[in-house]
Amino acid sequence: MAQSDTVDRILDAAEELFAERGFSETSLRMITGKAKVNLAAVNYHFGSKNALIQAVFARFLTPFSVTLGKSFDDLEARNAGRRPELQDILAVLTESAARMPQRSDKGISIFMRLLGLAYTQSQGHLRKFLEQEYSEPFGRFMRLLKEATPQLSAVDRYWRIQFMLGATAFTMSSSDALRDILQNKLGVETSVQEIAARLVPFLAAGMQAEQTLLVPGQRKAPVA
Amino acid sequence: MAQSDTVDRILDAAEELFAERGFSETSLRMITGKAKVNLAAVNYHFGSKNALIQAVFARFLTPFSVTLGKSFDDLEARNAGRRPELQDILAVLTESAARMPQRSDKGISIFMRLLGLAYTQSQGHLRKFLEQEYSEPFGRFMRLLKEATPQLSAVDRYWRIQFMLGATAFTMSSSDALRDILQNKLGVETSVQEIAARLVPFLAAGMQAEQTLLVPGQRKAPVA
DNA sequence: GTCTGTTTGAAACATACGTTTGAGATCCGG
DNA sequence: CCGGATCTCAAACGTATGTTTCAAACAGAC
Repeated sequence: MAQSDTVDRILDAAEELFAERGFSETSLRMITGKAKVNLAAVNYHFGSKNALIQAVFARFLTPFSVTLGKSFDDLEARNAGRRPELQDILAVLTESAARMPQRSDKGISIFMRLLGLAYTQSQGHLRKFLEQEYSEPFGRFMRLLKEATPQLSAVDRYWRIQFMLGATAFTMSSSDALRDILQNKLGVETSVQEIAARLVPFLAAGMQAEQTLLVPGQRKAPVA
Repeated sequence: MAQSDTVDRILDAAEELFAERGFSETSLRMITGKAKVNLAAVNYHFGSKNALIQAVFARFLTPFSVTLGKSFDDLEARNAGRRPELQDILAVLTESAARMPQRSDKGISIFMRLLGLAYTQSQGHLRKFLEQEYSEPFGRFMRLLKEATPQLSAVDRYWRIQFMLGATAFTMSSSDALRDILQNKLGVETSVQEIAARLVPFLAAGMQAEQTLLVPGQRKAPVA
């Protein structure tokens, strides 16, 4: 083995186990066992379990944000001043994901699951880390989204972005689907891209639904 | 105190703590501490922590599924043979939630968060429990959904239901949103209903988006 | 009041966790 | 071939967890 591949073996095992079981349900002993590495290696190389979690994200997210930045450049160059269509903005995300150099055939599905977990589990510390560390592409995406949906109120747009994120993260994170994907090892990329292809029209249509009408005082009477 | 209210105190505390912190991040000592109850009481009354979790769900979900059944009856009576509109089917869910007898002012928001967690955390055992225990209203909802979207292929419908579930569960399980909701103590119920009111048009529009066109061989070339 | 079944209480149990330790192995430039 | 830095290893540490134990308190029936 070239250099210390212990670090990568730990990251590979951690990534997979975190995706399968969640963060706090995955112990360092499971990780080091799967990675065939000594238990102390995690604390030696990463410092703590939390730092390991962040490293797992950084390994994927840092190159991805570079790729995403280029894709945004392309999009804006293509449209040359005109505001981009919503569908195109969403497609940029899936295309960037597809463009990413894949580390394994599991590909991006594992990572989507992790992103979803980061937003539901882990009482905020990981979420804060991600939003601080990758605020640049995140903010750029938000700005594009705002330009593409000028008819929406800020509140509606905020919530609908939440809905989009939820549909995406949850679908990708469905452990059953993940298991299916992992089982038929071939055609994994196309499966994920197929899901993405189905997801984009759904999200775009939801995003462009008519502005929500709130009836303030509406309250149902209790059942007799 | 009338009879053994220990059980209810445990359930109340557990419900709130689970919603705030997740299941495995909440210890029995936190629960019994908040409930001002002896530690052993949980194992005495419920048997195990997992059984406690299921009891928390059952306390809410059992009456809810009754209410939901009535709401479905109403819907079908109202439409008298004609197939119900998609928006109406989705609205039945939120209306049933609003109709529920509220146990406290926190109301249904806590429970929505729990449902979201049940589908993202807890490696399947809770999800299986819920789907088995409440398969009747679940199946009825699916059947109505199928009738309301005859234009969709089975595959598209399957995925879009996943998307809807994801958007809902994720949004409801977002802990920051919950904190915001809990912070402004007044108007909690309306807040959750407001989210639901914004969610329904989004979901309905996404569900009724044009059938997905799959271009089979499409594959992006890697970046140079 | 006394007895019987139910519920509570403080303490202990066994286990699993993240982390630390210190000695040994391994590597690589000199 | 040596010597200092880097890395691995088995073992232990301290703490937290879910669960169990068993005696004490309590309840209602007779």
